[in-house]
Amino acid sequence: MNLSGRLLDAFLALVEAGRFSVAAERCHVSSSAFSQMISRLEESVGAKLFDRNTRNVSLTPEGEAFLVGARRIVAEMEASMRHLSERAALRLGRVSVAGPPSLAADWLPARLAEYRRCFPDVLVRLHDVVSNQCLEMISSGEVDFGLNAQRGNALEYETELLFNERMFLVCRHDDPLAGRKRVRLADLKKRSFIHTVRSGSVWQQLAGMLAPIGVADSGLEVSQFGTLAGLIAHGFGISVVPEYSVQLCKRPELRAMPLADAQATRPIYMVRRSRRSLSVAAQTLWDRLLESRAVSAGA
Amino acid sequence: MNLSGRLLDAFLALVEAGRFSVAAERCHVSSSAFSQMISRLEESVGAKLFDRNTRNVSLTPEGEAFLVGARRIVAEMEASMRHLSERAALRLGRVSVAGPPSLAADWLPARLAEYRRCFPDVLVRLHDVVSNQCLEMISSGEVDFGLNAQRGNALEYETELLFNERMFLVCRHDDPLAGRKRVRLADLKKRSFIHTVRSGSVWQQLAGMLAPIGVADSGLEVSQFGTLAGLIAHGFGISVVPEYSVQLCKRPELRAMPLADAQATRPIYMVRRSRRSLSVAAQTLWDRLLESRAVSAGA
DNA sequence: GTTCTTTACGACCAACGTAAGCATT
DNA sequence: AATGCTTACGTTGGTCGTAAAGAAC
Repeated sequence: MNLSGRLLDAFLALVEAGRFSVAAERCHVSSSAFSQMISRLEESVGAKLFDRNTRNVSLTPEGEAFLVGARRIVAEMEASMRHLSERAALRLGRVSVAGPPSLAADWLPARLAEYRRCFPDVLVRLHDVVSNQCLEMISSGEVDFGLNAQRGNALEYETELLFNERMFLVCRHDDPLAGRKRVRLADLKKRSFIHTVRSGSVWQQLAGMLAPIGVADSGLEVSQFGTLAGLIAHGFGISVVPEYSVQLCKRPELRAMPLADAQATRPIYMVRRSRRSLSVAAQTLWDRLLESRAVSAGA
Repeated sequence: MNLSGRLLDAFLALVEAGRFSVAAERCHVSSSAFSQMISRLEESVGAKLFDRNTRNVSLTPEGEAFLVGARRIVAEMEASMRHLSERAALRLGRVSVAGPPSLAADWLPARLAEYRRCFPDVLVRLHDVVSNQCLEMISSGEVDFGLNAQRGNALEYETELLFNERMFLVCRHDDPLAGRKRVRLADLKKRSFIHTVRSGSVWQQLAGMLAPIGVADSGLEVSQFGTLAGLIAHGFGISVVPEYSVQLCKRPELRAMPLADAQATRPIYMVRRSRRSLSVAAQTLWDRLLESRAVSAGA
């Protein structure tokens, strides 16, 4: 059995037209070819489908029986093709992205909103997760891609640097450092330091930078930037947060200042599974985010 | 778009096998040809369906989307093919036959029962109707074919003589004719005659035979043979019925005798629409009935 | 005679297989 | 080096169109 869409179209055309010549024209083939197509179809289904007497063409009982199935088959074919082309045209689809809480608060939503304006029929999901979880979700396919400060295993993940995010000191307004024009990592020496959780990328980033300087460990470790802000406001110490997290720490009694050191940045990568295609919807979003690289936060 | 069953089979095989070489073997083609088939499919659906990296083959998001549709399409194809072949194998189907009440009582049921024994999954319907109605049902396609004493319009109907049915005199046991060895049409002269309804073929047949002889019209005209028997039993007159109707007139006080005249027969034809195929089930029954022609009631 | 389908036949394109190529492990 | 998908290329078979034949009215 080898039913082709072409043959089924011919079959339905002949049923509807009732004449070979008309149906042939509708299928854009010569009536000779059309006649052969019907013959082939009859041979491949193993039954005479039409009674034809030069003047009249009508379905045999077997043809009637086949008609229902043929209609269903071409309907399914058309539906499948339509579905695919609507996906391709971004009139259908779904994109899931994972990103760190800092970017998930403002930077990403702004760009996702713009994407949704362009392709309102594409479902967009955003997961705010810590770094390790982000890689897992990418690996498992739970999200199409993610934004992350770690690039993960080079064999498993494919990455593009999106931008380097500057790190900011956050302290009370009455902190000695609050009045300074320039703050450097070295200025944090011996200061009581509040960490974010170890699984997040911020901790992992800071650990390397602060170790040679020698800060005093406050013993506090929080996961939410809001909590961090509260602790700082109540005098438990100071902290360093990435640029896009500063917004989440805003309090009247706090101040945030960029660290002047060149190394006081963390990279944000776009990360996806290697050797795996993205859906059209996801690839489009990926490309748009990459484009925004140039115009977004610097150095 | 030109999806062929072959290409869809290849697609599903590759999804299941996960490797080109294995899937190719399962489809009985070289891996080269198989690779080309997948390429053609991807081109015709307008989307990359697989991510392939020499070692691993996996569906793209678009491939996943297409998979559901592809499964449905091949399932419908297989169902259609199976349906047709089951019809062809007479493991499925329906035959409707029309026949005169006389044959519908015994002769036809006997043969239909035998047919059902051979093909228990084929639905058999029998309509007992008068002659004109029989032709109408054939013409409209309400029945596949019919048994009838009239052949109908030669352009519209195709007929085969099934047999010639002898006509029987039915009278009371104390009727003068009841004791006779041989009864002839001429013996019915001036006898009170009970007719069957004019739309039936019996009336149409008898009218021609009785006119030259001159019977006395009883004024009675019945449609059921049971009624006819009752009237004769109560002395309203005599009648002539076809051989296979005699059974329906049986009463202790009645006698039935074949008419000796050669012309005292009526033909029974098998009638079908001309230029129209019968379903496999109907054609098979048609052939079987024709075969039984030789062994059934004679000239 | 006219109209419409089918058959005949030559041309062409598409699909297959063999074998070489290329990438990944 | 070995495995496995892809590309190259020659061959074959299937499909199409032109033209003639055949059937129905």
